[in-house]
Amino acid sequence: MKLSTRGRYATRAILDLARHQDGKPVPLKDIARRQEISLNYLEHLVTPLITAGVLRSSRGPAGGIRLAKPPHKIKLSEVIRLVEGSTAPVECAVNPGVCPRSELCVTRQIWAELERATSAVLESITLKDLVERQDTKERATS
Amino acid sequence: MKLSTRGRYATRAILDLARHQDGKPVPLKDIARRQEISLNYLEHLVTPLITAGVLRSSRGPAGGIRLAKPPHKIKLSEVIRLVEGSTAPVECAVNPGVCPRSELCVTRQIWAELERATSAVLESITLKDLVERQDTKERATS
DNA sequence: GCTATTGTTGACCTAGTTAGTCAAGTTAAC
DNA sequence: GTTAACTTGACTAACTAGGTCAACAATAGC
Repeated sequence: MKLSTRGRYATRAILDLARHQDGKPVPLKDIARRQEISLNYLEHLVTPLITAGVLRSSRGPAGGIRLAKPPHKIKLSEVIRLVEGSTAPVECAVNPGVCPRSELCVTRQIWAELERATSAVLESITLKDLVERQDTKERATS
Repeated sequence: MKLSTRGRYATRAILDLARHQDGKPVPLKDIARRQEISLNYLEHLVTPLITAGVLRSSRGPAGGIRLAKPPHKIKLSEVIRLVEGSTAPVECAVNPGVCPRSELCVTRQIWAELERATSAVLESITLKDLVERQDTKERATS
């Protein structure tokens, strides 16, 4: 039940972006530096987010990425799914056809419940929530 | 957020065992055959369950494995955890010390929520529940 | 139009993990 | 003492994670 670095880095990156955008595009380089993620790797992580229309990019000097939608319309489930693929613990949970046993298989029910539980969490959290949590946390610490 | 074959096979195996036990030990060979799992591989999966006292084994002819506790006292979370290790999506979710950022990290909160959600599902299901679900399913199909 | 800066794309690589196999050993029923 | 079972550890092929690297495309500013 592991989440790979792709999902974790992408989440941190988009949270970083949300907090540092002020109208201008934010260069990947800056995000990479602040979040201590390899720039080369980060480039690959943002690609699917751009393709899917979560982010918008502009090239050249003063280029960078920015959010393509307001933070409250970006769900964490969307981000994770784009960089990691399905969040289902096993393929058959979401697509019974792949397994000949699926009709009689009781364990499949369980994996589907797991999928629902994790999806529910990720669907309920938006980028706006993340930003607010971060703000709260920083006020508490300072 | 994947579950590997270890957790899935172990779950199917112990469910198979629960349904076929009638006082006598059940040979691994039989479980392997019914569940279409390689015997050699299954042997490795049951080892941690035996060590942890979920199963008991006896060798020699007419040997095999049996449940060491009644089905309603065997939680799915226990089985999965024994064969897969922690169910946490990422180490820091359960052990903040591993990451220097953990104090300020908001994403860590989220991974911890995911861990709680999945744990809750797995903790709530016992082997007895699985057996009952299977019985229900078979009655419905026949 | 040149140049520096940024994103884009795809090839490549390495270490670790997954999902096993195989073989030698131990135990116990008959 | 033979045979049916579990036990243990070594081994391995294939895959995936987690990157790196290099060539390229676009564009702002001079």
